[in-house]
Amino acid sequence: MRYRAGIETRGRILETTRALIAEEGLEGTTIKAICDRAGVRPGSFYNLFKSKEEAIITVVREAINAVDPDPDHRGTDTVGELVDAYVRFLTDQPDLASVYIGLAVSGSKNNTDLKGRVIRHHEGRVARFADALVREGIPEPEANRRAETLVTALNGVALHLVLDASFDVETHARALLGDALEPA
Amino acid sequence: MRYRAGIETRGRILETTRALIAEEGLEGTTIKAICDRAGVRPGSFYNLFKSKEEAIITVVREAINAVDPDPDHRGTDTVGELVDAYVRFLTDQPDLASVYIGLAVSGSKNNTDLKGRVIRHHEGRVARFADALVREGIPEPEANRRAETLVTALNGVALHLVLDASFDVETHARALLGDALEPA
DNA sequence: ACGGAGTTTGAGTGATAACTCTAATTTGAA
DNA sequence: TTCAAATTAGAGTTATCACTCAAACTCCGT
Repeated sequence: MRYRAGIETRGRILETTRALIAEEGLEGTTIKAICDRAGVRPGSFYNLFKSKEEAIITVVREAINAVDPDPDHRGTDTVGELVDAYVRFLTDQPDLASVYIGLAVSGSKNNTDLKGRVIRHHEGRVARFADALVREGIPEPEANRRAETLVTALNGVALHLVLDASFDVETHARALLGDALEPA
Repeated sequence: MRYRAGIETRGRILETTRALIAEEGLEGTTIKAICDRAGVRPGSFYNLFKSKEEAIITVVREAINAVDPDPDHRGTDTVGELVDAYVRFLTDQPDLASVYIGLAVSGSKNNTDLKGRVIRHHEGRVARFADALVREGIPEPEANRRAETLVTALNGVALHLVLDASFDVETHARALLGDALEPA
C-alpha cells in the first residue's frame, strides 16, 4: 500500500464495508459483498487486509471515534452538551451508530481485543459524563453511578433506533438527561 | 408432534439448544451440534421445527415467559415486578439475553418477519409497562412516554450486560425504575 | 526505459452451513 | 389387531463462506 492505487482501493473497501455493515449487519458483510460493491476482486482485498476482521475492526475504530463528543478532552462540557452530542451522532450518522451497536453484540463473543476496545471506550464516556455531573453539583459516588446509568440508557436508545428508524431519539434522551440531573 | 416420542424429542432439542447457546454462543449453535448432542438426526429436527431460527426463537421466548410476573395478562403486575422480571431474566440467563439482543440487532436486518416480531414484542412490553404506570397514578400520555423510555433504557442495560458480564444490572435497573415512578 | 515492488485478477479450494428427501420404523386410536 | 399418521434415519443437496495463488499488469524512482 505505497502507491496511489492501493491507497484508493483501501479507502473504497473501507467505505463499502461501513455501508454494508449498516445496511446488512455484520452477518451480511461478506468478502464477496464487499468486493462486488467496491469493484475489487478478493485477491486485491487480501493484498490490502490480512483478514476480513481487520477491515471490520478498522471501520469500527472510525465509528467509535465518531461517537466521541469531545476528542480533545477539554473537560469543559456539560452533561447536556454530551447528551446532545450523542443525539446528534445518532440522528446524523445512523449508519455508524448501527455499526457501533451491532459490533457490541455480534462481534464480542470470540474477539477479546474488540470487546476490550468497546469496554474501554464505554468507561471513558462514563468518566466524562461523571465529571460533568460533578461540575453540576452532584457528589462523587452518586455522580458516577448516574453517569453509568445514563450512558447505558442512551445506548438503549441507540439500540432501539437501529430497530425503528423513526424513533424519537431526542425526546427520550432528554428525559434520561432530566432524570440524571434531578436532585437526590 | 402428537405422539409421545415427538414431544420428548422436541423437548430434548430445545434443552440442547438452550445449553449450546449458553456454552458456545449463537454462532456455535449449529444444526449439527444440536443434533449430535440431542441424539437426533437432522431429518427429525426438521420434522419438528421448520427452521433453526424457529427453535432459537422458541428457546428465547420460553426464557422470557418463564420470568413473566403475569403470564396470563390479568393486568395485576406492578412496574416494579415487570422490571424485576427483566432483571431476573438478564441475570439468570445472560446468554439467552445476549441472543435476545443479538436477534434484535443483527437478525432483523434482512429478515422483515423477525424485525416485525421484535418490534411487536417491544410494543407489547411498552404497553404493559404503561398500563402498570397508569395503575400507579401516572396520567396516560405521560405514562406511555415514560414506559417507552424505561423499556428502551432497560434494553441498554441488557446490551451492556452482553459486553460486561459483571455489570451491575440490578442497581441500574432500579435507578431507572425510580426515575420512571417519580412525580412530574 | 528499465526493473523491482506494488497491485490486480478471477478461478479455485476446502470447509461447513442449513436444509431436503425417501424409505423404513414406530405409535396409538379405533 | 390394524393401519394411517407420526416419527426417524442419514446420506445427499445446494449454497456460501473466508481465503489462496500464480500469473499478468501497473506504478514510479532511478
